[in-house]
Amino acid sequence: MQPKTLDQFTARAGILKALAHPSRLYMVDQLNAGSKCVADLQELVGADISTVSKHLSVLHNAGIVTREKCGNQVFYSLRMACVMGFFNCVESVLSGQAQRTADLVEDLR
Amino acid sequence: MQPKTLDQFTARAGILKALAHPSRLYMVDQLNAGSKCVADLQELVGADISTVSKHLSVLHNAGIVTREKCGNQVFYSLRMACVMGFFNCVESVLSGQAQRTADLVEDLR
DNA sequence: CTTCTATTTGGCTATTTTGCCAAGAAGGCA
DNA sequence: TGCCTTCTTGGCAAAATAGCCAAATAGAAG
Repeated sequence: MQPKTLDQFTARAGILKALAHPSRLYMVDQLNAGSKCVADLQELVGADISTVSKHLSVLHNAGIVTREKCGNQVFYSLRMACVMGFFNCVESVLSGQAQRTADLVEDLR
Repeated sequence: MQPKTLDQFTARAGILKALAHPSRLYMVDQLNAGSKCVADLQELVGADISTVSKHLSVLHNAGIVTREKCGNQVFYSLRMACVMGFFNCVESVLSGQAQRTADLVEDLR
């Protein structure tokens, strides 16, 4: 792989890596409905608030969410709504898996 | 997060995690042009063939690629072409990052 | 059967990621 | 000022990931 190509795919992988965690994916999903502060997301996710904060940093560093300070709380919102379009494809991959599993069960009978 | 919701987002994250690696992303990109055997991909990626094989297993386990044996070689192909649609969004996130960096440079002047 | 080729698997270490707790930082309010 | 709330950061231990080498497996070919 050429160094330039490697850089390109490393950058792309970085975005995917930032999304590739159940809690982070869930937060993105929830943020799609509107911006939320850290405490809101903490309650939704159910992890320690420091853990949630770190997950949000990961999303923020990747450029997926925006941070906005308001008083002594911080509101996060989804910068790239197109990220939600990801899910359609993910679902089709998952349904493909389900189909294969069903086929396998069929074959066993 | 409800157990059922957790399962759902864990499954989704699994797909993204399988894609979230430069070499794997590159292999998916190359497989989009047609199926290739392990040695082909090994040459493209430039890593040890055992490493490439393991990457392919990850993609296969996630349901992203198909395996087909032909003689003593194994051809992999892209099962879910919609995965390529991912890249459009990823690119827009990346260009968003570039824009912000440009804005930052602008602000500094 | 032996050998060669193509691929996968086991084993190992180095690196990264995750998530909790404790401590720090920053803003509101008495 | 002191105190409370909200969030971030540091530190640490457990778990997962990555990539190499060596060994095993499976076909093809002699």
